[in-house]
Amino acid sequence: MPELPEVATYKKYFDLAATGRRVTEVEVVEPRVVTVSPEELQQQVVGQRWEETQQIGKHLLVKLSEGGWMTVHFGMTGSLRSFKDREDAPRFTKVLFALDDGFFLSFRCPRILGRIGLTDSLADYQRAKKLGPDALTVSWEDFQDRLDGRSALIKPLLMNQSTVAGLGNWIVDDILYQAGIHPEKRANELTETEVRAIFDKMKYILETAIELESRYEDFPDDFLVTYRWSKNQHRQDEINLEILKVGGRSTYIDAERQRL
DNA sequence: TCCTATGTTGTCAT
DNA sequence: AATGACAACATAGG
Repeated sequence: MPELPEVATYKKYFDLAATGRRVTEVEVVEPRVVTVSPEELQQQVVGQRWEETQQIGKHLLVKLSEGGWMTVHFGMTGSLRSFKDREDAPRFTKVLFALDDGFFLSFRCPRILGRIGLTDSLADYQRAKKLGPDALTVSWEDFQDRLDGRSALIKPLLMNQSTVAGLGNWIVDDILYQAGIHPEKRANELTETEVRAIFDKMKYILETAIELESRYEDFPDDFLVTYRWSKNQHRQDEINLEILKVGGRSTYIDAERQRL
């Protein structure tokens, strides 16, 4: 369930369950989730140690001991699972890694929209994927520059991974809800105060979600997403919830607080 | 059966 | 170049 905070949670999980181990076997169950041939993935990964992980937005990269990186993108429904016995491989396992500590790591991906691939360097990958700076670490000045002079609608602009990397549909909705800004407002019509509010809420939401390891049911009540998915769905009538389509995606707003 | 879904990428028109 | 509409990818679950 992969926007930036979920990927941060998977990164932590990967570091606990897999970083430092040597890969003894790679089984590609579903070739459509690998961007290289199954043979090339096996050739490049088997026998190597997973040395460290890095994250850029929604992308997880794993350093290989003999050079290069394995890249993981989770699509809409990808996830990782570590387990001890091969026969316990979870449903929807698309790539199965066997490790030298006897455990297995599954890349699960029911909808086959996730991808595992290879790259020589972080910079190469970032360039190839047209990723902007990571949303968690981008500076205020850089963020401001990237919105400057843009006439696009603010929601699709924030969703675009080349603006900043890591924001997805629910997070952008929550940023704009908490900042009190309509998703169809054009970026160049925002005041500096509004842009600053977007920046501050972006950091707050990402940090909070990471801290809570993306357990939506534990999110604070001032998060819109708790009305959308979680424990407070029954409280939907407490705000003026409206559902629109913006940039082709379902968009939740509080019509009182977010006006054009 | 129909609809929606936490994402990305390509085409096409403006 | 920038923008935005739309389809495609593929499948599960309500």
